[in-house]
Amino acid sequence: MPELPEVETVRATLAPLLEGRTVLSTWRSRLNLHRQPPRAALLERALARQPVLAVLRRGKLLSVRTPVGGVLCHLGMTGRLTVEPADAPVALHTHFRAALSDGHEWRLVDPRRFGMLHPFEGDPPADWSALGPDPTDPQAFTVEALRAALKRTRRAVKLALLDQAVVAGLGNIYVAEALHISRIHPLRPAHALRDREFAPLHGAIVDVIAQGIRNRGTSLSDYVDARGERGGNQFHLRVYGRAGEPCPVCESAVRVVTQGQRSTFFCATCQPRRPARA
DNA sequence: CCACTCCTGCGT
DNA sequence: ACGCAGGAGTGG
Repeated sequence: MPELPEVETVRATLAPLLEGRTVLSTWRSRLNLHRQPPRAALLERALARQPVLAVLRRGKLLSVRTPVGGVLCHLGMTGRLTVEPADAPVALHTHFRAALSDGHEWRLVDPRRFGMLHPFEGDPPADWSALGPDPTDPQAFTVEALRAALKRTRRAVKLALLDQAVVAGLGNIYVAEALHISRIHPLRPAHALRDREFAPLHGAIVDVIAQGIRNRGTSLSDYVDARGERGGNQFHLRVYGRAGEPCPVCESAVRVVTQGQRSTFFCATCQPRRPARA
C-alpha cells in the first residue's frame, strides 16, 4: 500500500496526535508481523510510561521516539497506523495497541501482516541507516548520487529504483510515474542510461513524490492516514493501473509487463526502448 | 540477479 | 477457483 508519500502523510498526521502524550501501556497480538511478532517485553520497555518525543520518517520507515528508544514501523502492503478514542471498536487484524495519556489509543492494523514493528532501546537499529537517499532531502538525493547508484547495476532501471538502498521510498506506483515523466523505458538496464537522462529522471522522482505528498497519498483501495482519511493522488496517476487506457501525453494505449513478479505500466511511445540519439 | 515466501481480501 | 494487490527478506 504505502510508498513514501503515503508514509509521510501518516507521519504528518500521526505526529500531532502522539507527540507530548505519554504511552500508558502496550499490547500486541502474537501473530507474525513480517515473520515475527514484536517482542512484548521490549515493546513495553521502549514505550510504556514514556512520553513520545517525535515521529520521524526515512523512506517508507517510521520511527516513533521516546527518551529511552522507540519503535521502527514499516506498513508493508496493508498496514494502517491510527489514533482513535480508546473506546472505538477494535478492527479485525489489529496487531498493536498503545493507550495514551489523553484517552486515545494508538493502533496498528495490518490484514496481510507484511508490515513490521521493531521496538528498540537506545539508537534505532541498522535498517534505519541502511536506506539510500530520501527524495525529499535535497542534500542527500542529488543527480550525482542517483547516477552513481544506477551506473553500478545491470538490473532493469525499474527494478533498481525499487531497491531502497538506491533511493528510499519509491514503490511500484511512483516508479512507474517517474519513468513515464522522464520518458525512460522501464526495462532498460540501469547502467546503460545516457548521462543526459539522469537529471530528468531525478527531477521526475522529486516531482512525483512531492505531488503525492501534496495530494496526501494515493488511496487505491485501503490506504488512510492516521486520522483515517483517504488521499487524493489516485486521481492524478498517469500510467499506473491504467493498462489499455490512453497515455495522457500521446494517447497510445498504456501497456503492462511483468518485472520481478510485479506489474509495470508504461507508454511504449513516450518511453522508447532506445532513446533518441542526441 | 532470479524465484519464492510471508498473508488476507477482492474482483473476475 | 484463481490471480492479483501499494513490500521486502531469503535462499539458490
